[in-house]
Amino acid sequence: MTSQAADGPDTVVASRRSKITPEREREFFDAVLEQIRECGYDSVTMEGVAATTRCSKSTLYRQWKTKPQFVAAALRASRRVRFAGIDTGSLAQDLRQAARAAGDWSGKDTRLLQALGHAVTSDQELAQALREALVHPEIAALEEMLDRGVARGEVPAGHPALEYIPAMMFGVLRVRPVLNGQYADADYLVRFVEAVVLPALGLS
Amino acid sequence: MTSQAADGPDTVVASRRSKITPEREREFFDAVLEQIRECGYDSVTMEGVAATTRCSKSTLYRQWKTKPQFVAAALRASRRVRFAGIDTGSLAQDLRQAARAAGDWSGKDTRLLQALGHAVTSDQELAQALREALVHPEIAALEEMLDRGVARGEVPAGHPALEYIPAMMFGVLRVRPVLNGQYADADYLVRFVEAVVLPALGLS
DNA sequence: GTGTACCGATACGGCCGAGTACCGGTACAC
DNA sequence: GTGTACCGGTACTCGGCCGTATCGGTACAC
Repeated sequence: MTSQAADGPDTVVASRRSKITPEREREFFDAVLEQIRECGYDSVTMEGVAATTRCSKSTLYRQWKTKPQFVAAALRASRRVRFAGIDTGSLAQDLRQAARAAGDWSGKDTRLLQALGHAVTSDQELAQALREALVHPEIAALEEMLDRGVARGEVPAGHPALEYIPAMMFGVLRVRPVLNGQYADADYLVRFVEAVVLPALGLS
Repeated sequence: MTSQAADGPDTVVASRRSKITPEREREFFDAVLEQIRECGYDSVTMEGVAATTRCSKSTLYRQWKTKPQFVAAALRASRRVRFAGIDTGSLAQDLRQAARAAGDWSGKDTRLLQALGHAVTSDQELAQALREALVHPEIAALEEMLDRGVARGEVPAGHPALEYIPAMMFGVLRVRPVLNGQYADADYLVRFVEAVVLPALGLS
């Protein structure tokens, strides 16, 4: 019965209730996240998103009940693991690569995190979505990296610095703009890894 | 001519143009900063501040032209150096004490920094005030601490970890809430110093 | 070809906050 | 004692956004 026949005109346009394609949805999400980065969460308006995506407010409100729910959905959909898949066989190399990768998306994600800074403390769903989207995946990837290093015997299990590595990486990334007005780039982070992280782990 | 005669009824009430005493002004400032911590910068209203301090909006607008200027003034006035004066003669001890001190004001200032997170990127005066009030003094104090340690020969001059210490301390402090939902307390920070900062400096 | 239901547009009600204007009370200045 | 100027209170204008309602067009379903 080929219930999902795909002989349609383009690709996946068969049987759906909403006429909003996943691509269109991503446009909405990208637009709202970009507006958040630029104007801050509170200043983002559904009208603004509707205008830049050339849809109508009604369309947005048909899919998502309120602005926080809409934003939370956008966050969840933007979930990507930036530096998963890094596995060079050496913890030091893994950390350097992670630092380099982090430097690349630093600007965008830091701005997003910054802009959502307070909204998160008052809306539980938003906080959850933010953590799922931007924080947890990276932390988990880092922890896996460290676990592998421990398993290989590069660092003794229970080394006191281990629990702080993720917080340090994230922390340095995030506060750089506040301290001297520029985002942390890859070079800065790699040098940080070499100057601090590796010595703290006894790796250099 | 005793132009500043102080034989008045209470204390310093002689010759001024505004009837707002410095104590009263501090009430305004405390109120607005507290509202920012609780509701975020955008949600703070002049009306709210006026209400909680039992003054009138007119009074606020007579002294400060706009809301951002008012907030910036409040920030500048709140400038205090939390861990200046720490000088134990040992860099390791200095850093431990700084960590402990930081843990104590962590909640309040982190919330403030968080709440102002984005407002700062769009208002230059606010950004400047925030940096003057909450960031620069602490960084400067930390750097003095490190300089003294170098001068005493505890750490070689130009040690690569030196430039990252302030960013690390600040960073860990600020991201703790995002990572696992609680503010960094003194214990957490002291253990961080011992597990990471001191080893990175070759001090333990 | 007819029906259905979603899309985009627009208009609307309601709320709220920034600043402003005005007004009576009052405390210090001289 | 008189003047002055600031304080607190209130009322007001203006603008902006949330969320809803309504309407014509249109694309897919059957």
